[in-house]
Amino acid sequence: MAYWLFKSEPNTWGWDDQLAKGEAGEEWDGVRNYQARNFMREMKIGDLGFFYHSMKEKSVVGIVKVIAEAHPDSTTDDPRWECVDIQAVRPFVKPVTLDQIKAEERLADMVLVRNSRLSVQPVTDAEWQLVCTMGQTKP
DNA sequence: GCCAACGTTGGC
DNA sequence: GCCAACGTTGGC
Repeated sequence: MAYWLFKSEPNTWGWDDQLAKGEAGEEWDGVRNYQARNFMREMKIGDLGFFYHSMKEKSVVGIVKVIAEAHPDSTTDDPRWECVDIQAVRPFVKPVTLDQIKAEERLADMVLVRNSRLSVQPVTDAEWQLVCTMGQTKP
């Protein structure tokens, strides 16, 4: 199973919105970046991801699960863009801030640190375990 | 609120 | 196909 990170600006779509969707989950739509789209194409049902709040908060705030593999993005007619559906799994007991991640040398190669603008990113097993530990949250 | 970095677009 | 210009993102 693979791990991912989904980034969102909380004023646009935040953890609370995701949580409110419950079991049904929601499309991760609006991505207009090839790299991010390609990662979504690689996702499988059951893969887990971090839910990251950008801008003011800059924290990993929860864990989500992929519940539908890549399909056309319903917010555009442009067939190039696809998205997956994700469901909130559990919130982080303690959100892990970008500052904490940057301060942890074992996380220096996280895509979040290397390429902060990419909105959908892969996360390695080691990174997954460590960030969950930092958030006092079960992986 | 600013600005650097990046990705995309479009003219040549 | 290259590259300059532009728009957007997101950290600071």
